[in-house]
Amino acid sequence: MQKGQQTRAAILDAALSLASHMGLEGLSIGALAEITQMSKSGVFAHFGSREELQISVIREYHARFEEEVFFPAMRQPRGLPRLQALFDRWIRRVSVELDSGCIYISGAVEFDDRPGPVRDALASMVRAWQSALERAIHQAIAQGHLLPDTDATQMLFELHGLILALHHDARFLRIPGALGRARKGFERTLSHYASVPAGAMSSTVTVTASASAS
Amino acid sequence: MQKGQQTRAAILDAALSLASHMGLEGLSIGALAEITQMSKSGVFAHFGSREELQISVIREYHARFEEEVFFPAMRQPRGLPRLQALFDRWIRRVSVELDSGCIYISGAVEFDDRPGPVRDALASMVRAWQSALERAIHQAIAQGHLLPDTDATQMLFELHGLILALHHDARFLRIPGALGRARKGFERTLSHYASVPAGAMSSTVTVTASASAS
DNA sequence: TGCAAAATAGAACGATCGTGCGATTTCTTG
DNA sequence: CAAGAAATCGCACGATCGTTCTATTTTGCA
Repeated sequence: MQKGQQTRAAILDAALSLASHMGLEGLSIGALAEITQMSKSGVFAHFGSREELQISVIREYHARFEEEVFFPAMRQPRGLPRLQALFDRWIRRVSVELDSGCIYISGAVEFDDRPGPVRDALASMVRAWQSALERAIHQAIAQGHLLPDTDATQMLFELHGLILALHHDARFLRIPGALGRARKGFERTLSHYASVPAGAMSSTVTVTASASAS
Repeated sequence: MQKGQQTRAAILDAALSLASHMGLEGLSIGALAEITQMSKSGVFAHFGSREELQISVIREYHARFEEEVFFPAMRQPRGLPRLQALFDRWIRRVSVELDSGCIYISGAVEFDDRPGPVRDALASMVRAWQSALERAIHQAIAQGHLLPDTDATQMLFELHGLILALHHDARFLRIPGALGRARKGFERTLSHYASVPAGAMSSTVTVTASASAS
């Protein structure tokens, strides 16, 4: 009842790294068994099916994403600081963390035409993250940091586009300047929706690189 | 010498539709043989390897993309009209044409971690398309339609992001308003880089839905 | 029309896939 | 320490994969 969860976690860890490289469809129980030095059936027993393994990977990725991006950013005060922290950590996660590509993005492409429980789980998590971002935008409006007539969904759409373009250019085309362009795009978007000029806010908005835990 | 090319084209046609649904990695010679009512070896003989089949699919997609997006837009006058036509047709291709998802986008995600000739071919075509867009932006600057200090690469990055967000929201999340948001994002981006207010140009910039051929 | 060449079919190969089942080892706990 | 439970293994299955080889059919041309 204890060793089980432990090896399950080890398998999941390997599965996450494998899925980030090969995609969720590239996950194979055989390869996973080889990595973890186990038998195929030993790996299999922990999940009951390949589909359940994929869903478990998605859930695990979601948990890590929350831990790394969402929760730390929530420690920033409501409004622009929090929004900027969310975006900043999101960018970092997509570009810098090379060993673990974004499963939200790759999964969205893999399963955009493939119905089923895997797609449902993935879509549910992506929607949760998007609505968290939209909430942050609405709070920034309420705080008076963004113009009152700001279309939050539209703004989210544009910010999401910057992340996707960053993922594409940095990961696929390997263009070095992509990270800077994503940040620049964020500032440009902000300057359009912000109720005060972008530069004037910078001192308030600045996000410290990484706050110590708890 | 004639029948061969003919069936090859038929196979390629089926392969393109299959790859747009299942991805380039989802292409299987067996499934292709079933669709085209041929034997596996009959299909195989036309390409010599699965990899060559994938590359052929990429090349065919590129040709169709040119035919449907690039060439028609090039008939518009240099500058903003042409740029808007390019983007407009690009948007249409990604969202409306449901039977044929964008292989550039799905392929970029599938092969961002997988070196080899397939990735090279894909990257080469994507780069060609991007540089064509960048050229159009530079021309718009030269024509005085965009501000002279416009960062063309940055603008392209942001426009590309809109396309990717559209692909994500429309295809994966099936959000209805995504197309409108992509267009709105385009206008907003334009209004930032344009040397005259966005609205004032609209009459000049308007692109007719589809011009008759040649 | 006949013949060479091109195109296609058929069968088999080794590999890998997910999965099921019975045996066996390893833990956990009284 | 022993017994019961949980975890893991070993093996086999049917299916599908890309690929190769040898026939057989179809096509284009003299």
